[in-house]
Amino acid sequence: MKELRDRNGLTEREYLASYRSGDYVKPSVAVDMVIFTAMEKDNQNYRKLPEKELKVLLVKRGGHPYLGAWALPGGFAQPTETTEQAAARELKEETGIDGIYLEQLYTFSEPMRDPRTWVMSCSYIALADSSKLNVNPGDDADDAQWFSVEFKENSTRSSNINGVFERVTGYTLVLEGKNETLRAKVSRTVRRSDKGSENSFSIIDSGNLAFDHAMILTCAILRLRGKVEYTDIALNLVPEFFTLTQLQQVYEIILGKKLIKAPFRRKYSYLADPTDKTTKDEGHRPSKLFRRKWM
Amino acid sequence: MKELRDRNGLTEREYLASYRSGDYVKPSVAVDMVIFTAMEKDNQNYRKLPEKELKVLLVKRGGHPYLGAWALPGGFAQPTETTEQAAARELKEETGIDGIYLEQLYTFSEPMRDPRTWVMSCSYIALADSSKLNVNPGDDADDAQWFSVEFKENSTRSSNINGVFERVTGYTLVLEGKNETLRAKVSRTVRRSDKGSENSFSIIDSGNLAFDHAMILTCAILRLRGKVEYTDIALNLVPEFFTLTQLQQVYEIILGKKLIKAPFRRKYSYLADPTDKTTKDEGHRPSKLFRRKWM
DNA sequence: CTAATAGTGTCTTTAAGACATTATGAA
DNA sequence: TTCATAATGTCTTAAAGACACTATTAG
Repeated sequence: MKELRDRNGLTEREYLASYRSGDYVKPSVAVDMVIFTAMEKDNQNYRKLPEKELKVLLVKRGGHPYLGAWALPGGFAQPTETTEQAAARELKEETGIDGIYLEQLYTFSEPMRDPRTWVMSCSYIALADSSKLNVNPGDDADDAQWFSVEFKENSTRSSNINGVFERVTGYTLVLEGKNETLRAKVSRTVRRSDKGSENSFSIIDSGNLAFDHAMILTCAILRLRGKVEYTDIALNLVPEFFTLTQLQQVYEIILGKKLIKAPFRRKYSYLADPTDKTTKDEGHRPSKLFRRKWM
Repeated sequence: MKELRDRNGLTEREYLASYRSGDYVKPSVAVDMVIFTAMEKDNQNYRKLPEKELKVLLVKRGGHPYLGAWALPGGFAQPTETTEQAAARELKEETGIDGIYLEQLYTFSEPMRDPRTWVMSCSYIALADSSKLNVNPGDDADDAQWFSVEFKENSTRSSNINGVFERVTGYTLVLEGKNETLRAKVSRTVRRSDKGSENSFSIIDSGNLAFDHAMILTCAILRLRGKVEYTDIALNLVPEFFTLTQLQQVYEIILGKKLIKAPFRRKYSYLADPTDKTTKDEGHRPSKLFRRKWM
């Protein structure tokens, strides 16, 4: 088994010793992160619960290309680590955030997505409860800021001509930072015929987001919306001890709609273990605190 | 806007003109495909419907490394195309298959996954109804063969010590080719603590599958199982005109279990439009033929 | 007491699971 | 006529949607 020889008469050991990389053009592989958190707005009324908002972390580009535009935090993959490890490392370096949930999103590979050279982006979703965050930007970023996320599906158009079915869905993204509001538009096209199938995003208006990051962000929100209904992913956006109402708020900001309390609890309370702690000092009936149920 | 200058006083145009790539090590990016089809077994009894099997296409490695082992078909991404286009191109070149459903699966980036050098694999799932297939291997493959797929989840073990929750699930893969049976074992580990979350596959026994392809294949089957229940992905494994029983068989081989007819039809017939065609010459009552409903 | 949320009960509607029954065509 | 599948009906069980009602706290 060890002594198999290839067409040139080489064993595997000999082949590897003589192997030289670098005769082909290779891409750079960037790792970009869509870091979401659920942040509470300031509260005005001592009785009322604070509202939550979905936030995403963007960094201001400090160099070309897209100088001055807002970008997802990220960096380049290195040969000693997986892309996931690279994401964790960059997260730590660029923002100081450590030890949070990471999930690979998609690899974007449009050849012209970076004007410098051939750069693929292996993108990740990162989720953190806002108590873990003390963002201190360093390195490549002039500025890092949490933007609130408003996401809307605003139109769908289907056609079916000559056996080619096409559906185009438009999405609007409104990101509100401290002093700036970014508005991006992205569309998603599904095209099918008996000669294949195609599913692609395209940017209608980047809204001052760098590269194809409006697309990556759209993709991330759609993923989050999809997975929140059938996984425990939402628990990553809630502190260690949380109330079911807080969990419901997280579902609401991800799905972009209000949910009804009783059925929400019936459906999702299986994710949580009751503890004997309760909230207090809230001007209304205290609430039982739960924690993640390990499953 | 056009005349922003960076810290070195360069405009974007000047920066791009002076930009030189190649000062960092870059990975090669392979595109590997898990090509599934639903194939009918030979029929013995003229009255009975043929049974279906899930098959995957593997090619025998004609060179080092893993000479003689079986591998997923694939190739290297090129700078003029997206990875999806690369997948479609390789599919055509290596197997002659054209115009079928492609979906990005995952990017595998374990630094040592290829003994030659740093190679990431951007993997794709391809689905084709068996009527579209006339596989003629070329190029890099001594042989290409359809292997039947049997996939079992065979054990799950959970622990929760010192605030670190861990769940390990074992999977067995049995791939039966013309003269060979490959048996691989893969495990999936989910590990979580307040200091982060990790989700990784590892190969226990590669079963003579090259590289980390046992892992990629496992990942592909899990994806397929997950998506079949809430998308129309199964329609890609059925011919243009199909009976609801054929569609049910596709669900059964993907999920690895029998389904009950009436509830299956209630749940999934919304995917299909009835036509006025029927099957015939089958030794029993003819069946209405359906086609994909465009949605 | 009041204003707010917590937590639960219940009625309705919808979907899933499990079978059973009738329909139909080729040999 | 027979065998095997097609197609649908129905009973049961479980879950989702909608809303109402009671409980409990800080001020």
